[in-house]
Amino acid sequence: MNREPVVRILVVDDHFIVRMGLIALINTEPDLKVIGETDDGDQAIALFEKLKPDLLLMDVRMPRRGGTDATRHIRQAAPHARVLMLSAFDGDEDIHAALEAGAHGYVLKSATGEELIPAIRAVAAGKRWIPREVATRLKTRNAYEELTAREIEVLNQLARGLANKEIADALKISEYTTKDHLKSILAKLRVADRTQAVTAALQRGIIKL
Amino acid sequence: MNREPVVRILVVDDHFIVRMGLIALINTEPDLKVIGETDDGDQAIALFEKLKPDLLLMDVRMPRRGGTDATRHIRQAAPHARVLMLSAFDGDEDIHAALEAGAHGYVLKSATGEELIPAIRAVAAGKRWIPREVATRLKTRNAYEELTAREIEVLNQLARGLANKEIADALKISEYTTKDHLKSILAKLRVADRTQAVTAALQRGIIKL
DNA sequence: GTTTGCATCCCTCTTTCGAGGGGAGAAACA
DNA sequence: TGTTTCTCCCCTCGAAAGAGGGATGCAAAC
Repeated sequence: MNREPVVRILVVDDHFIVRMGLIALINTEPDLKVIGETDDGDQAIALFEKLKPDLLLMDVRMPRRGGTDATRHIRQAAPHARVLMLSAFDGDEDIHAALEAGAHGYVLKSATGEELIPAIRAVAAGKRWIPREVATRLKTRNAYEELTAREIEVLNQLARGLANKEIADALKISEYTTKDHLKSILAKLRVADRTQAVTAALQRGIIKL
Repeated sequence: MNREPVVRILVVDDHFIVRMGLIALINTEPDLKVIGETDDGDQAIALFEKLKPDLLLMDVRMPRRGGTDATRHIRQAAPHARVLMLSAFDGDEDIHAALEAGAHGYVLKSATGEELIPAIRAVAAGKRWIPREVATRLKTRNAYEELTAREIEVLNQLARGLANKEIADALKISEYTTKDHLKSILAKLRVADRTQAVTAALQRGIIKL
């Protein structure tokens, strides 16, 4: 009989090597056990239903369905589900989206075992877990205004290097409107021109290349 | 007595989890063995001297001394050293630089065990190993002209969102000259404007954010 | 039921970009 | 020796970009 109940973990990451690392790391702990793995958000949802793990350790960015989306889906169907997000990037947008989607913790892939294992235990125990350096930045982040859906559309076209006129055609709006959205984007991101807007958006994870 | 001699491997990656994954994966193969690991290019050089591994499995991008630089250094001191590069990105510039520095193979971090293990065996056996999709792109890459050192400097300022005048001040050249470099950059990258130049350069790994 | 935010469109004006020319000095290379 | 390449400078000109205004419809929030 187990005095300390074993935490049953489902590992989701599109990188095979990272999954191997997580499994190797977790299975050295007697109270933690990986009971399943997959490289895909959709399969994560299916496996969650089937295996009913105590904790989901999931990558934020994956091809097909991303971790954020899968988390939202799973937590809607099973509000008791506990999710620890894993990410290679510390772009604010990713973190914010992950927490908003219902993740209980966030750990960077650069984390060592000494950082990851406590995070797993904490989230499994029902606590929240945000690295200090991430938490402090999330506060300053609130200083930045949210971009609207339309503005993000424009931003994506911007990143493709389109001119205002081309963006206007692509979005079927007038060039004036495009410029208006651009003005809002520059103001909200607090940058001076379109190139800075693109790099700033990339750094914050608002858009991806 | 070993009929098949064991390949002794030194693993270098700044991500603890990735190192764990690589070690777990490699040590399941009877003819492969990890004899050392580190998260840093400088230590990789030191450990290489000390352990004299048969093969270096090294990440391209690392803080402090990167994998490319460490490879160049090690291969100069020990031309017999065999290096398999590992990278999260498939930006052409990284790959090209890695091979130019003397790496014998290149594998993406998205690789599965079925891809990575043969690559290790091949490189250890003295062969080259470049994934097919990477190899084909390297050929087309030659279609693009190399940027000069000065042009890359300008490109970096461009990515910071500086205006031509600001770049001119930063590099202590005239705005005319800045514009000339920009013209060359646009021509060589075959793009229409500065924003496209930045995204194209990021994608090809010429610059980093 | 009024306000607030979003998206849309319009206009003017100044600055910046980028294209297209020209040329000069230095180093590397054949 | 000539040739190429890189770096640097200069000029013009038309097209974008970005700042500054004003305006409308519409939906959600208060």
